[in-house]
Amino acid sequence: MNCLRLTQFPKRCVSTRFPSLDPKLNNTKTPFSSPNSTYTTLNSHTFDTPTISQLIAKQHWSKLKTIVKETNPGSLLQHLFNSEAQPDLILSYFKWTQKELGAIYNVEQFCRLLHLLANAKNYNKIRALLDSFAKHAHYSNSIIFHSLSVLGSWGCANSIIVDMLVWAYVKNGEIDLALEGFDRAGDYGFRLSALSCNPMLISLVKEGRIGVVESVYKEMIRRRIGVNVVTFDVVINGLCKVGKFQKAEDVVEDMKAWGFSPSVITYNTVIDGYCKAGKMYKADALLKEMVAKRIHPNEITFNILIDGFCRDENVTAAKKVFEEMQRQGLQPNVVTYNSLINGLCINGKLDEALGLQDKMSGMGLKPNVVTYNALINGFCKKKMLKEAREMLDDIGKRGLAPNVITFNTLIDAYGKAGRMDDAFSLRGMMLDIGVCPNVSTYNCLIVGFCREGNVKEARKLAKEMEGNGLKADLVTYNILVDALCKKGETRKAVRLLDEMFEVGLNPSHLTYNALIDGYFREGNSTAALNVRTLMEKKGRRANIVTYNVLIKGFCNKGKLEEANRLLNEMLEKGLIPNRTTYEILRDEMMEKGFIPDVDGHLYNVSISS
DNA sequence: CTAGGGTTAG
Repeated sequence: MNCLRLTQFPKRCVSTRFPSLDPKLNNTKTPFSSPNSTYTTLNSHTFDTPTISQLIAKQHWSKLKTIVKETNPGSLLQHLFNSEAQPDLILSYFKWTQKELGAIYNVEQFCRLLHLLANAKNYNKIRALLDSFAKHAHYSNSIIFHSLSVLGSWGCANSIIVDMLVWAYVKNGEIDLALEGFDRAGDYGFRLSALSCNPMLISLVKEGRIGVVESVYKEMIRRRIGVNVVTFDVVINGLCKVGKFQKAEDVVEDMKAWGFSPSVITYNTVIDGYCKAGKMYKADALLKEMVAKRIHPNEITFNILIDGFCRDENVTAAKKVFEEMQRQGLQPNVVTYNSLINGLCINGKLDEALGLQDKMSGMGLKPNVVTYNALINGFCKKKMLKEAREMLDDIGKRGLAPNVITFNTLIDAYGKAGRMDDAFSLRGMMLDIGVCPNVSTYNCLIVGFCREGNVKEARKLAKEMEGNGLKADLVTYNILVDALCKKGETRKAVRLLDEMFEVGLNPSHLTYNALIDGYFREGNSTAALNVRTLMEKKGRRANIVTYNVLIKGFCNKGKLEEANRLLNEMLEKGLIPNRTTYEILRDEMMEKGFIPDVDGHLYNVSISS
């Protein structure tokens, strides 16, 4: 139950969180504050360094406490710096006073400690210190970089520190702070390494921020940061995930120019990209290419291909790949079976999928929650909700735990069946057993309400979701926009479009297409065309569905010349009309007494003649 | 350090 609320904390506010570059910060008299103590500064106090060092080394904290109480943590730290005590001991003291006395040090003291550790080559300690720093980030990058550069740099201490700082930000999910550090490192001339940049790239790819990946990559090359195979593979992966295959191939060329050969990982990455983009012929060509280059496909290569063929509705080909991998002496693993089982399920071959589940068990491979989720989805698609629901209980009996995807699949199925009560009781169940609903869970519920035309309830649910700290995503908006447009409330949908821009979401084809369709339904073709202009202005080029919606809109208005002009336009752009295009036009043409030809090029001829 | 499987719009 409370898991939802964990995400409710307000986003940290950068502008108020960081201390300013106040000159007072440099004053040793105000470097710390301790809520429970009333330390006074006694600069004249003299310390016996060897004794203090010993106390720290032997962890005699209580004795140390009495000494610190005579002065304050900051003065003593300063003293330790000046007396060139061992960096390790200063660090121990630093951490102890922070933890036990609530001491807060200024950025100069923090950086000086980092410097001492760097010069002692105590890199693990720096890493750990920065890791805990990144969790709270009390100082901005701006003042850290400034302090480090004021301290000067012996060797490459600053570069190493900054490298580890960026790494620490990434590790703690602070990608934007990491990026800012990356930029500043360039400004200050600190040299970063692949050890921090690669994890940063990996996180950016995971977040889908591929534009940023591209610019960071270019900058890494420009700054001559020691890139490695991982750098290239990660960038290639990011580009493939968003379908930028030409750019991905360019990076493959870059990698060769840097003396690295594409590996099985590189090939798998690109092959997967093509598979997910539905370009199996490309995937196939690359498979042949890698074999010709004596780069042996591994289990993952075959798993990728099996999944790809299944998505391409070519289960026969997928099965052939499954056989082929075994001929090559590679053992199918759980992922292999899951891919094939899922492929069979989404292609309606549930019985075969269940048979394969038995077979994998027979081979000593235990079905996992992914296997069950695929099968539950298979049952749901066949509207066998009872069986799907029973399989949820099965998961528990097998000693496995259903996860958020298990529940989302079932909730969606109930919603599509008009059984919103059952959908909500499943949400209750997941809360009871500690599975956190995510945005997709809400989307499934929201789409359920929309299906029965209850956009009001759907929007209430979206509000509730935001109250639980979950942000509406692109899918949420698309569901609502589409529902409003279909209800004839396109104006309201446009307001949601504005909201998307406000919250920084990039509307997809679906968003615009729904709006164009909505305006056409209301007979407002001018507004529909304005949406089209807007989408192109925002960098979304009309796709096949856009053209279908436009053509349908004009056909319904009886403006066949306009529809025909759009048809020619889509052909000129290399977009191939699909079945829907054909169906939209066929009705119109039949009405006008035209007999359609099966030839795809038919539509080049003038309809209105 | 990097590649593969399961849910939501259509």
